[in-house]
Amino acid sequence: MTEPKKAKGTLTIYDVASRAGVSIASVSRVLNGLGSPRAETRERVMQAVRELSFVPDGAARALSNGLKEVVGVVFRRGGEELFEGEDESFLFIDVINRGIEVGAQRRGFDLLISSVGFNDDNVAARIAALAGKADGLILHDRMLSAVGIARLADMVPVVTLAGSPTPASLNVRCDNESGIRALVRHLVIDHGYRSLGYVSGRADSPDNRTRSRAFETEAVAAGAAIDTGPAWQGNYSAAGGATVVASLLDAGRKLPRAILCANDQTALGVIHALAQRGIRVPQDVAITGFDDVPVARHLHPPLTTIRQPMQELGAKAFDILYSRISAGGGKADTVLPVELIVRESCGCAPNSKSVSGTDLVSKDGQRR
Amino acid sequence: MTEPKKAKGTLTIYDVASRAGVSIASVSRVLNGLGSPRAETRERVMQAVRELSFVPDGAARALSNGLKEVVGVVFRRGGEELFEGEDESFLFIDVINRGIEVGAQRRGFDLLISSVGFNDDNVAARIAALAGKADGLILHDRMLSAVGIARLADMVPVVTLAGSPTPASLNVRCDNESGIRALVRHLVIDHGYRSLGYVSGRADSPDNRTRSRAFETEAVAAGAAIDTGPAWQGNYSAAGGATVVASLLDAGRKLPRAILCANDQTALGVIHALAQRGIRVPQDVAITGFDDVPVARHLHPPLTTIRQPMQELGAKAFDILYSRISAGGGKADTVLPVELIVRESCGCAPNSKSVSGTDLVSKDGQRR
DNA sequence: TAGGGTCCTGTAAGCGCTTACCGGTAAGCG
DNA sequence: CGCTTACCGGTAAGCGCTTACAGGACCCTA
Repeated sequence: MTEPKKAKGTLTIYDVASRAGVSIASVSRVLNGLGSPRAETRERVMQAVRELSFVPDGAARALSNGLKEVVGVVFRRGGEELFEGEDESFLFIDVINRGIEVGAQRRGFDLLISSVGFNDDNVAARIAALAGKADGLILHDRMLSAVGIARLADMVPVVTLAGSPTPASLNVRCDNESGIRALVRHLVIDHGYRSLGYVSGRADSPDNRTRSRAFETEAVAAGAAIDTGPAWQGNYSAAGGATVVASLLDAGRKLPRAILCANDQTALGVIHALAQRGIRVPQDVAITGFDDVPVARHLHPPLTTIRQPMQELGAKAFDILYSRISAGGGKADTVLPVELIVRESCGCAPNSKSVSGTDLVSKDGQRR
Repeated sequence: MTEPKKAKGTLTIYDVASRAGVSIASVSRVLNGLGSPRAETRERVMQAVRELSFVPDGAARALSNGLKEVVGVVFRRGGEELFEGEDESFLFIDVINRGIEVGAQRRGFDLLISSVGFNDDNVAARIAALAGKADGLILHDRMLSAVGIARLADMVPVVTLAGSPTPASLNVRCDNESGIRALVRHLVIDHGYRSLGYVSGRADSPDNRTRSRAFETEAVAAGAAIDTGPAWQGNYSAAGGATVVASLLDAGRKLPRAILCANDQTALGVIHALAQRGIRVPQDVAITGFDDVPVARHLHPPLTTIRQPMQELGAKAFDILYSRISAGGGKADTVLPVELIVRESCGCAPNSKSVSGTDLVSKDGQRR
C-alpha cells in the first residue's frame, strides 16, 4: 500500500530519522524518553516509527550502553533413564524459571536459557558462550564445580541456586534446615515416633547435604533413634526411593517408624515400594517429602511435606543478580523461608487443617 | 596469584591482543577459526585468552556480523484459575521448548524466552522488544492475531506453532486431521460405536478448529451419528471437560457411545466427571484424548490418545526459522505426523499391544 | 535593541568486534 | 641471485545505537 518495503537492508534509526526529518539523536531520545523533545518532534518520530514498524536493534543498543538486558539461565535437563513421572523435575525447574522471568520482566530483562545434558562434555565452554550474550548468569543446582563457578564469576555476575556462595558469586536457597527441623519435630513430638530414617538425595547436592545433616542433628536432639548408612542413599528420583526401600527390606532390616525423604519424588517411590510389600502408610510407616510439588496432594495418602517458595526463589535470584549487575552489591547468601504442609502421610487425620504453631518453624520464625 | 584483576573495565579483545603481542584482527581470527594463523600466533592468543578468562562480547559480535545467534520464544503462561493438575500445560510448552533448544544448540543459538500472561496488555510491545534482541521469533499457539503476526513478520522472521502461515510467517504443526481420523476409525470401525461426540478446545485455536472439522467429516464418512452444538464447547482444560459433561447430563441429554476430547487434559476432566456420575469408562462411554501427555498412561483407565511429536515439533520449528534467517527460504507450512496410541479408555483390552495396521494412518502413511 | 538565559536539536565520538584490504616477509622458480 | 607468488598479520572502516557537547532559536530583561 505504502512503500514497496525496504530491500531488507535492515531498518535503522537513520531511516526513521530521515523519514521524520530529524536527526538520529532526536529519534533516540524520543524512543528512550530522554531530554524533552518538542511535542511536534516527538509526534513525527513516533509516526515514522509506526509507519516503518521500526524496532531498535538490541545488539547495538547493548553495545552502546553496556547493558544487554538479558540474564542467562543454565540448568541440567533430565536425560538418561526417565522413570515414569520423572518428568516432574522439568516442572520444578520450570517453576523457578518462571519466577526468574517475573523478576526479570519488571526490569525489562529477558531470559536466555540454555540447558545442558548430563553427558555433555563442553559444559564450561557452553556456559562461557552464554555469558558473552548476557549481563549475568543464574545457575541451577549442580551445574559446575565450585572452582568452575569461581572462575565464571569473575567474568560475569553469577548467582547460584541452592548452592553456596563463593568469594565472587552469590547464592539463593531455601531454608532446608528449618524445614527438616519442622518435619522431625512434628514426627517426634506431635506423633511420638521414636525411630526415624532419611532417604537422601544426590550426594553431590548441597541441598541434600544440608538436609541430611539437619536430620541427624535434630533427630538426636529430639531424642529419636536414627537409622543411617549407605543403604539410605537415594538420588532424588522415585526410582531411587523405591530401590532404597527394596534393598533395606531385602536385607531383612526393620524399617523405622517414620521415614523422611529428600524430596517428594523420592517419597513417591518409597510409598510405591512400600505398597508393593503390603506395608501401610502411615499406619505402619509414616512418610514425608520435601518440595511440595503439585502432585504431592494427590498421592495416597496425601503427602506431608515442606513447601519451598520456588517461584519466589527465582524472582529473588533475579533481584539479587540485578543488584549485582547495576550496583555491584548483592547479598552473598540469601535464605528463603519454607513452610510445613501437613497432610496425611505423616499420620495426621485427613482434615486436620491446622497444626500446633510451634511446628511451623519457618513460617512463624522467619516472616519478613 | 597472577594479576590484581582488571579494574572491572570490561575485558576486550584489545587486552587480549596486547597481552599476546598481536593485533586484534589476529585474536579475532584465532577465536573464530578463520584464516590460517601461524601455530605460534594461535598459541599465544589462546594462552592470553585463558589467562584473562576472556569471553567475547555477544552484543559487539552481533552488531558486527549481523547475527545474534538468539531466537526469541514467546508463550502464554497459565495464570487465572489453576485447576488442579492444570500445571501440566507448563510441561507441554516446556517439552516443545526443549525441542527448540535442541535444534538451536546445533547451530550455536540460544533461546530468549518471554512468557506473556493472559491479561497482560502490552503484548505486542513486549514481543517487539524481544524481536529486537533476537534473529527470529517462534510463537506458540494463540499469541497474536493474524494481522499481529503479519505485522511482526515483516520486521523479523517468524515461525508460528500450531497456527497457520501468513504471507510473511512460517508455520509448523502436527497432523491433526490424520490423528482425528485414526481415532474416529478406530472407534467406529474397530469398536463398532455408532454415535460420537467431540469436546472441543478453545474456539480461537486453529488446532481445535482443524480437529473439530476433521471429526465431523470423518465421523460422517464412517457412517456414525455425531452429537454437536454449543454444549460441547470446552477450552482445553480439565475443568472445561468436566463442565461439558456435567451440563450435558444435567440437561438430560443422552451421551454418545464414544467421546473424543480436544486434548488429554480435557479427557481427564471428562473421565473425572463421568466417574462422579457413576458412568463407566469405557464400558458405558469410551473416551479418547489428544497429545499423549506423560500422565495419560496413568489415568484410570489408561487413555487412548494421539501422540504428537512435541520435541520434534520444536526442533523442526527452529530448523525452519534458521533456514529463513540464513537463506531467506523456509517451507511455509510444515506438517508433522502423529501416532495413534491405543490404551484402554477406548474399550481395547489391557494388553492389546498392537492394533490393525490400517488404523495407524499417520504412522504408516507419512513416514519420511 | 542588545545581552544573557533556556530549550531543543544536531554533530560526532565511541561501545567491542569482524573483515576487506594492503603491505611485508619468506619461499619458489628460472 | 633477482623476481614472482603465497601467506600472514596489521590497519582501519564500519555494524546501529547512545550521549556529551556545542550551536541556534527564541524569550526575557534592562
